[in-house]
Amino acid sequence: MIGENNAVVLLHETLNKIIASEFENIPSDFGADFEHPKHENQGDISTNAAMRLAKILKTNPKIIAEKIIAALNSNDTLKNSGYIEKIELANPGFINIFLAGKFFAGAVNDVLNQNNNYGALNLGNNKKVQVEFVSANPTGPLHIGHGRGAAVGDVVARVLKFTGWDVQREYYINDAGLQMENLGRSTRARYFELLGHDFEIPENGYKGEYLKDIAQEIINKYGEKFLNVPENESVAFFRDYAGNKILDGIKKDLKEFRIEFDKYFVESYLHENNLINSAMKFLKENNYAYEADGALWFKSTDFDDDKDRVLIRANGVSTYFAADVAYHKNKFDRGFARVIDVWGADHHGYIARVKAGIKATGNDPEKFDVLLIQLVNLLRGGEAVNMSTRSGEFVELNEVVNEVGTDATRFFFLTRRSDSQLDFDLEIAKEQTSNNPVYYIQYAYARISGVLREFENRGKILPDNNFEIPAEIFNNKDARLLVELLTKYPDEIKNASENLAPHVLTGYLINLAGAFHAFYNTNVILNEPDEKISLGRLNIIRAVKIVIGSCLELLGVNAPERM
RNA sequence: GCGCCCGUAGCUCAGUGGAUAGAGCGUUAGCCUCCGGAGCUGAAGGCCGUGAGUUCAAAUCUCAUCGGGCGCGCCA
Repeated sequence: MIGENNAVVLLHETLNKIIASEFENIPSDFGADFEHPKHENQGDISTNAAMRLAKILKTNPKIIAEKIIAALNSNDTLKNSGYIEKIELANPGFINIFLAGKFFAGAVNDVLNQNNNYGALNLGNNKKVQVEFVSANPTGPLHIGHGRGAAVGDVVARVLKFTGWDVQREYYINDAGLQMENLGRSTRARYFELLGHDFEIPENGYKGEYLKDIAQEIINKYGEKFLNVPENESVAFFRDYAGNKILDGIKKDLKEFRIEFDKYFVESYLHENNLINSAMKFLKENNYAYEADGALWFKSTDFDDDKDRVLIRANGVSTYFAADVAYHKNKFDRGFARVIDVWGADHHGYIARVKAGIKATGNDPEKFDVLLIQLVNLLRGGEAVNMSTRSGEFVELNEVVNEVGTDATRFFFLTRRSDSQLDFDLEIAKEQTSNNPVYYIQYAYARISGVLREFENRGKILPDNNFEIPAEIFNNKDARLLVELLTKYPDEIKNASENLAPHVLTGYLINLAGAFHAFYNTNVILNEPDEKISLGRLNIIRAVKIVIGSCLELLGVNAPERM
């Protein structure tokens, strides 16, 4: 919620009112865009409304701008606020608004009063949204690729919650497929190996060392009793034992990575409750599926897909895709107004057919978003870390977390758009210098905390949230810039939420921390002789602390009082 | 061949039609009698892959083209 004495909102509303009353024949959905100009001589807020209106009204934009400016200048609400210093017209029709120190002082009061709610928005109207992420099959430990998806999914969920959505986090497990079957056979092979018998790991089996540990555990618990059981009879046991064990490990790794799910959804649920069959039946009845070559095909070409897709193979076994059609139908049946899937980027070819499936089963594909997560290139001091897929030995998420910590790992995973590749340098992530943005930001937070501690050590009492900050403080450009960034926080949240883009927040934090450090270097706080100036600056850094803390919380990164 | 993503400073990348395209790293010149120097300030560095088009306005939209990645299975 943006504070009522926020000049941005005041201006926005007033300007739109003026446009509505001064000009005719304007589309009802016309709303002026505001932005923070890059250059000091362009004011603090500017709008291109006159240029956009020029097109509609077929009039010179400068004439329109002059009319708007005159109306703004004579507006009583704006005059009484004392927030506006002056309004200028710039070519070819920009309206540049210069704000007074009083505005910035008021903005700081807003942050302090709203505290942890500052920046929270109601974009979702408490509608239900599901974020499904990670969803790695429990056939092996999570690798760093999963970790990036985990961080992105988790932060998207946090941001959606902060912007008024009712969020559910879900992890989907394909426990019914061939992969799990392979896991069972691979574990059984290791069991035989450890007991000194002939063994053969299946062609598409899992060769990782972790299965030896699990096989050893089985030997310790159950001895040699499975040596004489035929493979087809014992594979289910090995599959379930290994799968559960690995899933426990995944949950443990996720917990250490500060990620918890509301629900683990298993594919077998779809089979047991006949949901796949009923979805297939629905498609057939509506003429969206047909039989050919002994298989059942989905007519996805009717829904903008490249080609039709097999749902049930000639051998009678349903495909992964058939389960996904039923699964996504089930998601919407569960009442989600919106469904978000986080996938590895190599699955992008799959989007069109899942959307087709959603549409064919009677739901709106517009309510479905896929976030694609690109590769992570792991580096150490600039050199690529060998990640050969030869034996499935990706670097495990857990190894990275153990080496550089959860905070740095999460933060680095979130510094780039999720659909572009990411270079992750372990040495930089471990560094405790300004080279490392995590420490740079955490240091700003700890530094503010340190100043506040020192203030109290001197036996002083914190100023009230509504303490009137002397406007002259904002004659300093570092102070202006810092508070201007605070006023942008709700916009950044909105941007991150609407575009499902966590990297917006990491970028914002780096800027905010930088602006704070610059401010700190040029503005003496505790040792400032003028008491009111000192307290005013103190309240500014208290507000900065709130926003850094809030944003770090959204990223799931710790905000330390001391370092 | 068809489809999707990406080409922006030496490197890694921001930039959802606006003014003089930004940040970090790297290079380089400076700032500690002072609240946390784990910090700050400055400089150098760009035909935004290329060519057309739409627009008052294009890194951003359209088309073409060249480079890089990925996907196109009765696999998951």
